[in-house]
Amino acid sequence: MRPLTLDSFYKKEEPERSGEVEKPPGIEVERVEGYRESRRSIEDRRPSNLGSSIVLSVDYDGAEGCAYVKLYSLEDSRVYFWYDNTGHKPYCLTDMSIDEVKRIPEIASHKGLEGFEEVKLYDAVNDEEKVMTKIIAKDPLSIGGKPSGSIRDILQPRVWEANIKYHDCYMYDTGIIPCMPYRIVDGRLVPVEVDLTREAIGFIDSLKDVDEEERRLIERWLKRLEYPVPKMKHLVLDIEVSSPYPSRIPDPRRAEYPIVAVALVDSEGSKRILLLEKHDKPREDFRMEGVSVEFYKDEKLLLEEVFKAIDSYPVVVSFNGDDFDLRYLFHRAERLGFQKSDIPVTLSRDSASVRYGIHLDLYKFFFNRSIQVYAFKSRYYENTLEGVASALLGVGKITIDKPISDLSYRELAEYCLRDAELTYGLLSYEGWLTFNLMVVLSRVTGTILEDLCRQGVSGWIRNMLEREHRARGWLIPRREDLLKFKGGATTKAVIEGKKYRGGHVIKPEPGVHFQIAVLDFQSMYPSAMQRYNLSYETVRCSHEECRSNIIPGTAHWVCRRRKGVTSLLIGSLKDIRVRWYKSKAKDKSLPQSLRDWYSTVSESLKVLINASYGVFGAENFAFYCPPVAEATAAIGRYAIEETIKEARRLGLHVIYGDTDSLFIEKPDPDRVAKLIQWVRSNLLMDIDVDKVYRYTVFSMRKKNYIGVYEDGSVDVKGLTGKKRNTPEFLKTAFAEMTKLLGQVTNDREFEDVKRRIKDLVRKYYMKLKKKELTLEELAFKIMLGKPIEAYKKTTPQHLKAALLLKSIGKEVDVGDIISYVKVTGKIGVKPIELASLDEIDVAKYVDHLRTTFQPILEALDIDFNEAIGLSQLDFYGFSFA
DNA sequence: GCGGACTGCTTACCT
DNA sequence: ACAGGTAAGCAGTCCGCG
Repeated sequence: MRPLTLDSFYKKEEPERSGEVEKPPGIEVERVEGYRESRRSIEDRRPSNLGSSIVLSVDYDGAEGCAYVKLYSLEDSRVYFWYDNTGHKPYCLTDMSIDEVKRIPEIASHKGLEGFEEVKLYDAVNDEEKVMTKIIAKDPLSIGGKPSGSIRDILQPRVWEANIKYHDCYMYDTGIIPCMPYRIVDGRLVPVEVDLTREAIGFIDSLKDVDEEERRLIERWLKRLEYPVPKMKHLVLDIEVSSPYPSRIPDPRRAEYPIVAVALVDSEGSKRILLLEKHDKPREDFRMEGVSVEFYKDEKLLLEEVFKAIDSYPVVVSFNGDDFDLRYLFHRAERLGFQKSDIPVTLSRDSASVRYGIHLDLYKFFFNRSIQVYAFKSRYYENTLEGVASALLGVGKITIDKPISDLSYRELAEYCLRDAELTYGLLSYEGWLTFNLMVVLSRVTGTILEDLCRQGVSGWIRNMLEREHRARGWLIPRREDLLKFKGGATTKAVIEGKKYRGGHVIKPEPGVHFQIAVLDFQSMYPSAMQRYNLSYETVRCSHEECRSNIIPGTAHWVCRRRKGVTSLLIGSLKDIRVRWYKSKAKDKSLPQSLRDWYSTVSESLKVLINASYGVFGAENFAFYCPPVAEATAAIGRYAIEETIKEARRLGLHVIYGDTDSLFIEKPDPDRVAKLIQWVRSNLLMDIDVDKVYRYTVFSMRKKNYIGVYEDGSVDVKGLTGKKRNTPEFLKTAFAEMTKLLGQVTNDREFEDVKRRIKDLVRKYYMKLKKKELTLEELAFKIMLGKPIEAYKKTTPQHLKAALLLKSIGKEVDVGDIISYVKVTGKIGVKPIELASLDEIDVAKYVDHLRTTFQPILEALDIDFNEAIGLSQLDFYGFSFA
């Protein structure tokens, strides 16, 4: 490997000691009382010396023509700015020589051109050094972003690294890491050295099996993650707008209606509610416990007060402020005649930022799929404040049954305040879990918080990889080159339309099986990437000699000469997660707050590690490379298939498996130990007993089973009876059944429980027949997955119900859960608001009762018709009732 | 022009 | 905009039927 450097801008500073090193990580650093700073000019915020401060953000200042850093001082809790004085400028690269570029007239005469420089970079795709020309510009827009005439457009297609946002480019080159401590010393921005504890150093030394390169990475991660998250002052903001149309959200771009209430809730315990006093509605005298209720006669004054607040906090938080609150505030202020310079909000196409601090929009972060699934374990699924808050905090919005303009001042105040409190709750609950998650992800991937809460995992991982490329002096590959050199997939997917074959699912052995051990591969895909050296530059590398190093089940090979950068990054993150953070989180000798921090780090790393495979198969990922994703999945299949073969050789009875798990019946401990050892030495992966079931119930369906633990608790996987769209009465019935199953400890007890299950099914059948159920219990609740107009091919039932709702004037939106029941008649469905019990289509519901229980009844050898007490004659439509 | 077989769409789940 | 694999229900279409 040729370590080439791109260090023309990188001026390394001697790190300084912070003097606050032995503090335990994850705990607040300090707390400053009495916070209500007066407004300060920009000049007051540009000190030439500043003590330890946290990098909040990096941005480009058009007027100054350079990058600047927003810093949060740990000494006085204020925000300060540091403007670049290293002379760093925006640039892109081309493979043309300087002379060649100079001969392009549009470049030579370009107004934004600053100059040229020759650089040597390592091209990882071709494993060779490349001489490139750096085209330096006066400002980021000259590189790209103008509708026409940008340097990158002129150089097309011979241009590299031209789509990187300038603030990212600046951070990559200077090595600035967001959310880490820096200080200003005589005008220079200097990182504060983070010292590791003796224990952490000991941990690194104890890593005997990792090479020097990974050891350095692990040290890097530890330094970023052992440094505490300082307590910062947060302001949560929520606004209400009076609109004459009840269920329609006012258009923030037009901002036609007055802002009648603003709630400001902060991390220092202050709660304010600012109300607009209407001339036709006298103010009410009321108190709210612990809340400052303020009336304003003039909307302009109210906004000024809000702007003052926005200006005085380092972190401003909203729920959907990008698209609504801040956007509305901005346009409303404009409409009321504010000067632009007096509005502390800047809007871009899909975000809103604030002048001095940073603005975090929790809506986007909570709606991020990875965060939803891995960090919050799918505990919420609706993308609304109501949905997320009631699931995570157990408190929902205040329900109002009239338009905002009809509320009394008190009702309005309570309603608005609640929203802000819920948002604050989401940010701070469980020891500031949400904010800490963001900080960890920000530090590891080098993404500023403002971007982090708005981007998806592919953006975060892109940032991490691009930064690593710059640090190593590597050329960042272009998507189209990656695709051209690496090509597409070589396996055929099971699902039509997918790009390559994924995980392998083993057909289950139907029936009841006692004593089941579930063996799981530990992080199968990340391990595959780590152990098999998978990375975009190593899979299908350019060396002839590596072509024989075939990845089983594919036509791909992997490099023997170089260590893959992705393999290394993911591998090191996986190793510190498992060997440090996970075990620290479980360490009972540590104080709870510290364990919480370790577990937050562990969960954050999990998000990144788990997503690292998927992104390579995602078309929008900057390093999109299907062979990498395909090779990962192929190694996974190879691993599980070989493990099953070995298990069988050892005489173990495998009854089911899915992607990275194996279900083994009546396992002999010695043989299991042998299998685990075999996997370790032959596949270089870890597998262990993840859980043990007293028994499992399988039908012939994959991804559907019940597992009963030794203590009687029950896992239900995939079955209709636990899906969230299934009517409540079916879920209740199913839950009753699983409770019965939890009591069974052996074969004999099954006979009794089978009888009771039959009774149970019959009970619910009779309830249906007699219509002893409410509409609410009968409702299917299905999410509207796209806007109504987007359903072009079919009209599914939940859409029919939604259309009926719309026809009675109810607003229906993407993401709404539509509750409907099945009724007799042509359309067949009605939203519960419009239906009545006597039109329920009982036969349809009996069908659902049947299919809900079918998989289990099948396994227990119970006949549904017999269970509900139908004779054969009844079944064929005769009845003697 | 009717009805069953089939395909494709949609949602929610598993790993 | 991280991936692929599976189940279930329904909508809509195809195709055979003299």
